[in-house]
Amino acid sequence: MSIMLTHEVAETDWPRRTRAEELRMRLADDIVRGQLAPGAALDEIELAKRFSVSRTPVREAIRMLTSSGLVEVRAHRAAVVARPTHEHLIGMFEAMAELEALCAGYAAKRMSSAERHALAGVHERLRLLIQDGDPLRYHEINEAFHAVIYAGAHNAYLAELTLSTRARVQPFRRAQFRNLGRLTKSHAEHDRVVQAILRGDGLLATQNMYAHIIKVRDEYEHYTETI
Amino acid sequence: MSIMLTHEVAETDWPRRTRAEELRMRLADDIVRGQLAPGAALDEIELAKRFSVSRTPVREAIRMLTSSGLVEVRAHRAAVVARPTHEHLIGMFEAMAELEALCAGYAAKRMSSAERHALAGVHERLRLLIQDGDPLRYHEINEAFHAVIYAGAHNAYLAELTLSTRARVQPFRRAQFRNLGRLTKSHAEHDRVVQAILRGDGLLATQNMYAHIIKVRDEYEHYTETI
DNA sequence: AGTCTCCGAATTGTATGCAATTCCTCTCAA
DNA sequence: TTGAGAGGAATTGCATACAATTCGGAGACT
Repeated sequence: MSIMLTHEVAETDWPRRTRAEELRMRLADDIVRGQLAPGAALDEIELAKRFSVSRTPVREAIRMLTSSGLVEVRAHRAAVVARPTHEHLIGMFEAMAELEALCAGYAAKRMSSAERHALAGVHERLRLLIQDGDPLRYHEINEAFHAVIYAGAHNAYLAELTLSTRARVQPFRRAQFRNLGRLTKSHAEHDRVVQAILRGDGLLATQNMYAHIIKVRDEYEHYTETI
Repeated sequence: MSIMLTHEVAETDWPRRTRAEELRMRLADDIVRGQLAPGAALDEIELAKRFSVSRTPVREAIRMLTSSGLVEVRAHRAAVVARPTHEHLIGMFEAMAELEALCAGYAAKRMSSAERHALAGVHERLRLLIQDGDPLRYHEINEAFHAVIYAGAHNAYLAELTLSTRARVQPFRRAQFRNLGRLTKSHAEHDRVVQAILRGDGLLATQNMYAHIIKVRDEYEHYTETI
């Protein structure tokens, strides 16, 4: 169900090369999935014990996560899972909306017919999943839906930026998985995006995707207000 | 003259906390400035000797640079300065154009009058620098010009993305520093951006900045063709 | 001559010990 | 009771030794 942080993650299920690399993925996954909450301290000794390795690969994994923004380190203090301010988070949502919108716009103009077909397929799968009332499963395929659009933009760097932004925001979107009513609305928004992309209307795809992500942000804001 | 990779770099000239952190900045700077060419291998032992430290902080510095994309690592092989394919680079320029354009658009709508004043000031400084015929100096202030716009967008995350994209592309823009004629054209393009921002015209600022960065990309493409 | 294989040197990955810094607690004074 | 300060325990930063893997070349074979 987790977001794939890098395309490397796709080449899973063969023995991981180095312990540091394995730890990096494990920690990133735990953060994105919420197992490690924002603000949580990453105790090197504890992690080393938990994964039966020395502190060296633990430290290297933590260092690798710093540049991606999931973890913050201060000298001589424990690294902590990043906890952006509310203001910063709003900015991240805003940037995500812009990036996703860009991807949708490019996708509308650049997708091959095979890619458009695949997009329609995932979109249809999501429609069927609404009935099941399994938000986690819906979320899983939803990530795939967006990933198809990133790929369709035919700009690997832009796709990477968008995906990593999505991952960084992910820990703050837990609330949505509870809200069943959101699924139907989400699918309707997707539909407007898909129609525009299939029609090759870049501007409309951009606008519709922007509107969709802004709704996602509003969900977050609404949720935090109720606390 | 180098791009500032993170806001932390600004708090320079007090003793660096850890050796790993110092090395990270030093290596990032060397890569962005071109001292370390794309494809160059980062030999841990050699770097350790050169900076009079053990391999441990060298490795940590390298690991920190991987996630930011400046360095690529493969297990049991020397880390190398990232050397994106031509296709990938084009994508990065395209993304940079979009990001810079977004920043300009937000800046037009959000900058305080003090910020607009500062922008006009840097712009004027650049105009005066054209006469001097010192491309490196012009480049330095040019970075400041763009940084003012990032800050004016009032979105720290977006600013971060844009800056780091600019840094990653930087090693492939050396050629421009030679071209004196480019300075005048660059300033004219800047002028259209500045006018739009000062007028508060977000759409026009976006378009003008996009056009400006595309020119930068064209410079790169033209240069690579002449090889 | 060309190619394949194997072995040793060189390089990276990990573990461990010590140094440097933080933080936690206890004491003492206002 | 509260605050400041000192000292020790705990944690992070770094150096070094060793393990695992890769790379290059010598030699054999076709």
